[in-house]
Amino acid sequence: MNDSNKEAIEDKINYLRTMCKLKGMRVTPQRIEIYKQVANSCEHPDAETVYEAVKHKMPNVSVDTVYRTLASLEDLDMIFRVDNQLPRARFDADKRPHNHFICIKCNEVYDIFFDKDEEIKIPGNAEKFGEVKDINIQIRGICNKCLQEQKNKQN
Amino acid sequence: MNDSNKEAIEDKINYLRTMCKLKGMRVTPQRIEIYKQVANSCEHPDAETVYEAVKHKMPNVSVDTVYRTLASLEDLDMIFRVDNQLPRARFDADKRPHNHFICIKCNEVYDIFFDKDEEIKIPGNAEKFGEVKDINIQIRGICNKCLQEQKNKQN
DNA sequence: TTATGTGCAAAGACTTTGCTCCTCA
DNA sequence: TGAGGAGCAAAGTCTTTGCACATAA
Repeated sequence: MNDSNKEAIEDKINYLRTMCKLKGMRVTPQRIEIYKQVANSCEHPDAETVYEAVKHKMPNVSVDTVYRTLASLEDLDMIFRVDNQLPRARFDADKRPHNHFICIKCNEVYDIFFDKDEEIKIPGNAEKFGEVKDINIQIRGICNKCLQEQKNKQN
Repeated sequence: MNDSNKEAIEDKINYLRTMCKLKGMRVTPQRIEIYKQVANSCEHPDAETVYEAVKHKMPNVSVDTVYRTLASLEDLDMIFRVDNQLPRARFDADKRPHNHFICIKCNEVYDIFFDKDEEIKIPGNAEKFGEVKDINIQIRGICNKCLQEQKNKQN
C-alpha cells in the first residue's frame, strides 16, 4: 500500500472514531480491524472472508463479533450490503454512489460508476408507493474472466 | 377471480405444460399448484407462504417440494427471484419487464412499471465488465401504508 | 467504575439433500 | 415400465443470541 492509501485509510478510521463517539459506541480494536478489512478490499467481502482476514491480526476474534460489528458499521452508515442473490451477504465500504456488476458464474462483484450524464433518475411513478430512501441497480451477467474461461474450454 | 383472470391463468398453465415437455420435465399437480400460487399472487410470496397456500389444496405437500419446485420453475424462466435484502427469497411470476419498490419497514414488495420514456439504458461502462444478462433496479423506501402508521402513532 | 463489547457455545432461520416409494408419460 | 418427482427426515449453511467475562471511556 502506498502512502496516499495509508493516509486515506487513516482518515476513514478517524471518521469511524468520530461516528462511534457520536453514537455512544466504543472504538474497539475489533471494530477498527473489521472496518479496515472492508474498506481496504475492493472485493466486497462476505462475513467469512472478513473473519479470515481479521484472524491473521487478531487470532482470538470470533465469527459472531464479525457479524455483530458488520451490523454496527451498517447502522453507522460506514458500510453497506451489496444486493445480490447469493446466500452470503457481501459488504462494501465505498460511500460514493455507484452500482454493481455481479457475475452469475463466479459471483465476483465489480463496481460500476456511472457517468454524470447517465445518472439514473427515480422513475416518476416510484414515489406513488411511498418515500424513496435508496435506489439500487445491479447488472448481472458473465464477467470477462469467466467469458475467457468459457472460450478456453471450447478450444 | 373473474373469467378473464381464469382464462389468463389457464394460458399460463398451458405454457407451463409446454415448457415442461420441452425440457423433459413432468407436469405434476404439485408443480401446477405451486406455479399457480406464485402466478396468482401479487404479493411476491416466499417459499413458506407458497407452502401454506398450497397445503390448503394439497395437505400432503412438503416444504422441500415447494423449494425444489420453485427452483425448477426458475430454471424454466417461469418465475424469478425478487432481489431483496431480506432473509427469505421471494418470487415473482410476472414476466413483463418491471422493477420493485421494497418497503424497509414491512418488507412489502410493490411492482413498478416504468413509462416507456423512462426506460433504463445499460450504462455505457457496464459492458466493459462482461456480457450483461439482466439489469435490475430496486427502490427501497417506506411505503404509504407504513408512512400512514407512523403518522398515526405521532398523534 | 460501568455500560458496552467480546468470545464462546448453542440455537435459530432458511434451504438443501439422501433415500425410498410413487407416478406421469 | 422406467425415469423423473414427491414426501419424509435429517443435515447443511449462514446468521443470531444468551451469558459471563473483559475493556474502553
